[in-house]
Amino acid sequence: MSGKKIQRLRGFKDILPEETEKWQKAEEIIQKVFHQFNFKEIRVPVLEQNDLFQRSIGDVTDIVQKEMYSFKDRHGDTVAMRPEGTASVVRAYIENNLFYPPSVQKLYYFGAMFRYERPQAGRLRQFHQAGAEVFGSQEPYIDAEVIVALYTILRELNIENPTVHLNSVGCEVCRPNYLSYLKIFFEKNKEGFCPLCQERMLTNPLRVLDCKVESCKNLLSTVEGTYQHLCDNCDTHFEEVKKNLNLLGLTFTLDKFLVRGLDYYTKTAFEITSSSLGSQDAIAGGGRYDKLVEELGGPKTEAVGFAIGLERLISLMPEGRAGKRPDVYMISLGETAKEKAIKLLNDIRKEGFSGEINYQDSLKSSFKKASKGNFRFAILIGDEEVKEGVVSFKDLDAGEQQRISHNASEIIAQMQKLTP
RNA sequence: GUGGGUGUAGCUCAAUGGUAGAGUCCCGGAUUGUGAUUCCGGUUGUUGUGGGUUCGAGCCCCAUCAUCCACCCCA
Repeated sequence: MSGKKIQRLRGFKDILPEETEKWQKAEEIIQKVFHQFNFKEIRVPVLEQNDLFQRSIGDVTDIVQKEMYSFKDRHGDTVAMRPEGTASVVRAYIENNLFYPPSVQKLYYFGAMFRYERPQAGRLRQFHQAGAEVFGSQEPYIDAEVIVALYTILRELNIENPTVHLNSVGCEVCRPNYLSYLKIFFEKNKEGFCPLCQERMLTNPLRVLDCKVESCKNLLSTVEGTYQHLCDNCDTHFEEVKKNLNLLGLTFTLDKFLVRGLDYYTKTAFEITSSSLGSQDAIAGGGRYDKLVEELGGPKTEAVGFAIGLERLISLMPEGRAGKRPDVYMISLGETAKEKAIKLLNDIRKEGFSGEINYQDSLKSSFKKASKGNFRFAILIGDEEVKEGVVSFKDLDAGEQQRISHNASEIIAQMQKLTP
């Protein structure tokens, strides 16, 4: 080895074979559940025009202001690596006229997202999300259905104690009302808040609501939440969502201060957390965004969606997919035996069986590798076998060994006989 | 972006400022062609990197990089 080692970028991770079993299981279950709810997969690019995210996520949010990987490409266009999935899916929905013919569109996606943040437990610069979006319905039932789909995924993956937090953040009618209510409250109680909160009252009043300082929390216990200041329209919608969730047997906790960090949310907002995660405790989050499609140049289209953080999800999974067991471990001793073994393995693989060959270790260590590798059968070819035109065929589970003819069909028949 | 902890063998970790070690893993062997356990033997390091202090630095100091934890924000 010479030369300087190149290491991966900060906040970026290699996902090694040991962990990919969990990833594969997560992906399998997620796809299965999405299909149960009649979602179709969409795949969108990782790179988009910078403007897309500014206009959708909001240009005063932290994500856009300080966390985006955005740069000028060789042509001089300002582009950005997506920090989340919804914006791209909405763009694709509009650009490909998926709103025609008019009907409900249910889409899901998987993908890597990028945010230039300081890495921490459960927080990376490249991370992965699985997300779902439903376009073209303002039915409260759809909000509930989407939450149930999300919850189903977590349940099927045996995630420990997930908690569903629910709120409604209102629309462009009720939000200003709520903000002026907050403003009055803050003015009355300004002195009791921490310096940071006093700052936030001016810059981002909603952020004051989830301050962790004790004195602030005490003061806030008497503040009313967003869902207590909804207009009639939003209020009935919220009531219906709750009713439907109860109907579907999903328990949730109302979180009057749940505010999501992206500007496009309206009405329903939800989040799923787990106490086993540490400081970054959200596994998934989402909500309704009835204005976004219009704002990005599409027809008036209401929508709901969510995204699951796959790294966080996977860290909570008790187990991965049971790896498929490899079938045959070929062991050969000597040159002629090696040639026979290579050809035999090739024939066996052609028939759809999996296998590995070892022609350089000692016999003992070869068998050791066969059992460590969880192989079902071992086939040994040495001088004796070559001479007699056979192979030694061993059932590694039973520990029984026999000599059988060295042609592939014989061996395959033997394997099929022993494999249920 | 701010604050704190940690970087020693592939992995998990030792080493009052005085010759860098153990376990594990891997490889070989224990009547020469068989998986476990046990036993014997063997390999492995620019102590993250670069400076500085010192007769002497894995250990002290500075810088840098990485990593972990928290703030912030969010998946």
